[in-house]
Amino acid sequence: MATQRSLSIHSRPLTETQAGSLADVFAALADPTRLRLFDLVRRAGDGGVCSCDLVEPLDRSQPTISHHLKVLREAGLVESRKEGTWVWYSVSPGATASLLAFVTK
Amino acid sequence: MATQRSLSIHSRPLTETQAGSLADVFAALADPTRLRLFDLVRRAGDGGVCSCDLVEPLDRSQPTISHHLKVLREAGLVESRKEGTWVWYSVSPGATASLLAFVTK
DNA sequence: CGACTATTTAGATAGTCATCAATATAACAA
DNA sequence: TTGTTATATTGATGACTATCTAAATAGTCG
Repeated sequence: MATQRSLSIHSRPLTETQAGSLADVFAALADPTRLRLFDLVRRAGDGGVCSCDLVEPLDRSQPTISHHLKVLREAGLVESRKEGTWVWYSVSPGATASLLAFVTK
Repeated sequence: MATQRSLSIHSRPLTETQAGSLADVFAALADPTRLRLFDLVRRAGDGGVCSCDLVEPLDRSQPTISHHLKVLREAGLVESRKEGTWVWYSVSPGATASLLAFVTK
């Protein structure tokens, strides 16, 4: 068997569709405020963190934080659970799996 | 010693500055065309790939490809070497180190 | 219900960006 | 030098986005 580049064995170049999906996840983390938000949610561990506790440390308005959390949620990076008037955020299982797969491949 | 969340032992929440730098790298990969570009460069291996061979497979104009390669270069993801009229691109050593560190931490 | 709190949605604005056509630069070749 | 090719830069345009204030929604408690 002839020598081959390792990648060629496993996959083909990214299609536009694949690249589009992956880019959406990268885009969700391509903003300083969202990165810090994701970092804070991750630090909170399994219990998660109340969205109300994310406004002050990031020094942005509450609607701005709400907007960024929505972006993170739609990217599949965090998930939310409503409890009374509060919303608790935690990291999605496998949140960064696609990123990790791309970066390490 | 009291139980602590694992992250707290190792680091503090991201500062705005740290988040800004990291976000720049994420942003470089937050575009489908650039992701495919980076993927193609990576597949080319050590020898790299001539920029002239990246225009056709991505179906974008030559100036657009040139622009995206510049973004990837400035993000530290790829590096270029001029050879006559051609420019060869290859993946920077440690290109994705900061991403990997963040994603796996 | 009415008052209060947490969150989301709407609308506006300023800034960024992906893309292209046209042009400029640079390297080579005859 | 003149022509040809590879790459970069410029300038324009349409789309997207981060942010805010204001308003709407929803849940809790007297």
